[in-house]
Amino acid sequence: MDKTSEDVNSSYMVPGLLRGLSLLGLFGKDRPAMRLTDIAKELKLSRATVFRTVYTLEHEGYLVRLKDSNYYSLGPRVLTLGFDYLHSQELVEVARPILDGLRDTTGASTHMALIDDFDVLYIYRAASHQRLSSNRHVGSRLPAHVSSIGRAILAELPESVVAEKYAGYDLRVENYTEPATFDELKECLRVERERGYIAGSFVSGISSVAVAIRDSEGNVVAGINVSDYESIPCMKDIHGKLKDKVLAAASEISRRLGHTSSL
Amino acid sequence: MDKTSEDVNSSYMVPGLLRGLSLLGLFGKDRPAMRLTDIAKELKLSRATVFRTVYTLEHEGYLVRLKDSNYYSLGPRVLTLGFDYLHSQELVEVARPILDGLRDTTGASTHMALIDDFDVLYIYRAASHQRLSSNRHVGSRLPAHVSSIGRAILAELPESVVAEKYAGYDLRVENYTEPATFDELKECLRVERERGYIAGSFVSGISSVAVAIRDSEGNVVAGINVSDYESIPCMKDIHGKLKDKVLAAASEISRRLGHTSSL
DNA sequence: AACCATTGTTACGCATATAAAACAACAAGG
DNA sequence: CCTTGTTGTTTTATATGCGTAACAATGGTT
Repeated sequence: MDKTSEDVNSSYMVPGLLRGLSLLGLFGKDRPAMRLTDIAKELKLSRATVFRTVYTLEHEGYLVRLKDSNYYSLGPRVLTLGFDYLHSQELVEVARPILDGLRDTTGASTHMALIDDFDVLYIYRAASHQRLSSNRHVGSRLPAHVSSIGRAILAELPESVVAEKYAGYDLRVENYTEPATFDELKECLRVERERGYIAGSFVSGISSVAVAIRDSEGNVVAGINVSDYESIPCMKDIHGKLKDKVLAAASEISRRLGHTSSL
Repeated sequence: MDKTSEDVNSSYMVPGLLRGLSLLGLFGKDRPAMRLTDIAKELKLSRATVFRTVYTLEHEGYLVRLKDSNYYSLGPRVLTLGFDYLHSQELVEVARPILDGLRDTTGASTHMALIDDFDVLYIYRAASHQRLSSNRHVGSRLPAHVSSIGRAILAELPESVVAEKYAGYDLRVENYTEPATFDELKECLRVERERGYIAGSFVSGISSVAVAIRDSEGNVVAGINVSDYESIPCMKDIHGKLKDKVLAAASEISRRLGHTSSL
């Protein structure tokens, strides 16, 4: 509700652009359509400014005016941007066949995600054929410290980095009890770091095995997991064969990264 | 190469925002990373302006500076935007289970797309389990008049609208020969309109059956198709059972639309 | 090394984008 | 019907974002 009001007053910021972006950010699953006045109220801007901003965004296809109303919602153009992002990431291109393969040999859903701010952001999913797909779509987010992939990545980071990052950060998340304090998180990561992989149930009824991915220079850049109902066969021995398969897939992805000299 | 230089000089445009958006648009599969100077040259802007714009976009997570270099590429934030868009579209939510079902009963890949400008934009895909996935990813584009879904949509639009839209538009597309002139397109649409669905091979070796989707008010809002290698069993009778299944799926989607009173 | 070219970054004055206020168009309500 | 309170849109004077030009920092070339 109250995110620390961060007025970045560097004179290098382009205010018009800043407003446009935060305006786009208002539209989410919960609030798919807004009017000028609503936006103005939300962003604490004059209607005139919002008018011009919306006018610009609409012209560029990032916003769409709903028929016979003065409500606006996100336009198709924003999708193209996301598509371009995914396809500019060799990470996804490299991981795709391997995660598809892992899905096929295990029969469970596999995912790839990276850390953005305090979230993990899913950038690929190979959904299991058998069961109805989970809700971990590409583009969705989850607090990093309560997701298997997030923990896999955090565990590979220097402890000092993690400590600084989470200093004063409230770890409490709805529906997740596990690490409620930083000390608990540190302990989780310590155990998991020693073991070399993450395994367990992060959502009740769902088991996951996650491992971090490194680029050719050794930097942790993402993580993958196998995650599905704990009742299905392959999830029975998450500490056995399944773990080995995930580790193998991860190191294969890491190995293939960075061999295509980009740019 | 030379898109008609459209200077929209309405005084309502926010220049800073306009620049930021077109800057983001530069990054694609072909050009995943750029330096300030490259961008400046491309957009014909001073480096100072580009500096400020990039500075802003980076701060907001829409751009990322590559390690130990002054190259920038798209940041994860753009993905979230696309995700929000998809989930604010009841179209996708409604179509998902039906297209998944259609994929399962046919064994072929199914897609949903809508028209944006002169392109079809894919907004959902249920990939076939058997074969390696096609390259029609969510967020990708194709000239509308050479895609099955695009033609399905265009055929449902009033002919006058299509005529005006494509007046003076060059229909020639690489690797596609079919409708090279507007008259040819008109003839295609006429035939397909009479038949009530689109079927055929738009890419060599691939067969497709497409039908338009209407919202509760009768407006054409999107299209769906079944599209896969023409050699696989279910594609043998695209004018028979397969066509019926697609038509049924489409009308089911259309029926379910607009019953969730939004806003 | 000294050169030159080319980069990212900072400073500053003028053109211009913007916030406040006026306007128009509508709806509700007494 | 005339208020009163909403909207979205237009205007305009002034605060400010922008291009020019200088600066700094790098890297290649002889």
